[in-house]
Amino acid sequence: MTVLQNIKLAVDAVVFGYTSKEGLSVLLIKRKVAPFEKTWALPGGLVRDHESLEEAVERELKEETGISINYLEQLYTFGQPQRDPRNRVVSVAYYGLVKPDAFEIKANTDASDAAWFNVENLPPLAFDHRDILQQAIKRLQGKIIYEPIGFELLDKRFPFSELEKLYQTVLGRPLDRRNFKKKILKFGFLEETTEKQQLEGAGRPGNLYQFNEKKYFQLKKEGINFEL
Amino acid sequence: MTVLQNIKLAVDAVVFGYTSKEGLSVLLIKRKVAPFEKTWALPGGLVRDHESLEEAVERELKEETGISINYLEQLYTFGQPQRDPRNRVVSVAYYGLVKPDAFEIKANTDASDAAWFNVENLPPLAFDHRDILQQAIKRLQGKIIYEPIGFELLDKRFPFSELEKLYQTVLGRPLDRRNFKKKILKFGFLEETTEKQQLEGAGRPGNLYQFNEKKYFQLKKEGINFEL
DNA sequence: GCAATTCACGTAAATATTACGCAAATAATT
DNA sequence: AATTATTTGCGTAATATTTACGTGAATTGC
Repeated sequence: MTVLQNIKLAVDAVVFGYTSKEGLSVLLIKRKVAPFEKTWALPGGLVRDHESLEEAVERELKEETGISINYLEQLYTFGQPQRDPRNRVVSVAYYGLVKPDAFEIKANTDASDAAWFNVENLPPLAFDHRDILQQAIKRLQGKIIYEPIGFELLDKRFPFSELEKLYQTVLGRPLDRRNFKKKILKFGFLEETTEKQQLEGAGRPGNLYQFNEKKYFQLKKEGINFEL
Repeated sequence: MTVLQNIKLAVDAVVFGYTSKEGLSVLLIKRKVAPFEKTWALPGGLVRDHESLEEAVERELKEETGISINYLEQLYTFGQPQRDPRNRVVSVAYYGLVKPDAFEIKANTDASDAAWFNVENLPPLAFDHRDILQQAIKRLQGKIIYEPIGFELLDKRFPFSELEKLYQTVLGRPLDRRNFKKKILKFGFLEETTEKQQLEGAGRPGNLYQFNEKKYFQLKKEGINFEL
């Protein structure tokens, strides 16, 4: 039995950025063509015949937003028959994380039709992109408590309180400063540097920390068990 | 820019069954056509234009194995360009769980070219189905410790030791009988019945337990937190 | 009846989590 | 230049959870 199939395959990307000022943000593009013309949407597009799904995501991100990603993971595949009003399009959604520098650059070059939006304050989105985004946020929340992906969202060196704020914003609940620090340090994938924080206001300046990749990957293999 | 796309979309299913005698098994079919003719493979096939991905999985399962599934969840989408030697085929993999009765039936009707294989003793598999299966097992292990999906693999009523054995087989490590029971019962989604276990050997017969769906779904909404 | 097996229930010790206290270092304020 | 507000660093006591294991009861097989 031969089946004539007329389904298009696309990828979409939910790219998260974070700064302590602006909180958790997501990269969106404004659509130029129908359907949903001039509506904000997740970056993405059709997969080419000879590229992998990851290559497709990275290519589309570069084309549409110019951003370079340092963490990318498959989220879920959205395949409801009516999610695109024209044809059947099944989309493999990915989520990615970028460091603040990439974030800042994009926020300044306002030329393009790509922009960051705080996840608490989103515009109407095309297609089922709202669902995809919601699911990505849930996944991020789930992931961050058992794998320290938070580091992919912070600068190379950061004061401990930055990490704490990040966790609080992503999880949407307060954490005890002292217990959080103890718990995280216990794992041993963080190194204290001798460098001190550049202050932006009052308060005792804290030491900067950095991620010890070697220990992290070792722990990841053994299986980390967070719980915050 | 129009892209002419020539990618086929398929679904594959990793269906797990469990009995305390046989352990954790997986449902496979023997391929009738090239490539990988006469090789064992996961049930699956191309998605039709107007059906959802879940409908496609359920249809293929019915067609190829006659089995009815009571738990189905998307696993991952496998999209490497060369995974099918003929054309580009991207496959959305699902994993499912079936109760022992379905399992038994299939194990007896040896007529078809579908069969159960213990996960410890698998034949060579077609395409990248070995990878898919490995990933499904990992997912099952991850899932079972923070959501009691084990119930989808057991009879309606079961002695407590059955649940314990199931967890030990899936996780591949021993669990303390008494602590396991305390931990599970604490959640309150299990009900003790007055019925006693039918013995198959020596030993004091245990009470049968059953799953309290209402409490389970309530807990699921609140967010369960296992850890065994 | 006696050994072997499995179930039921319990408890002590070790670990982990939670909820805070307080001094030190800095900026802002008076 | 003293005082206040803010934030870091380092604790510790109380509570909760996990882990390890003991003992008696109910059954089958010999």
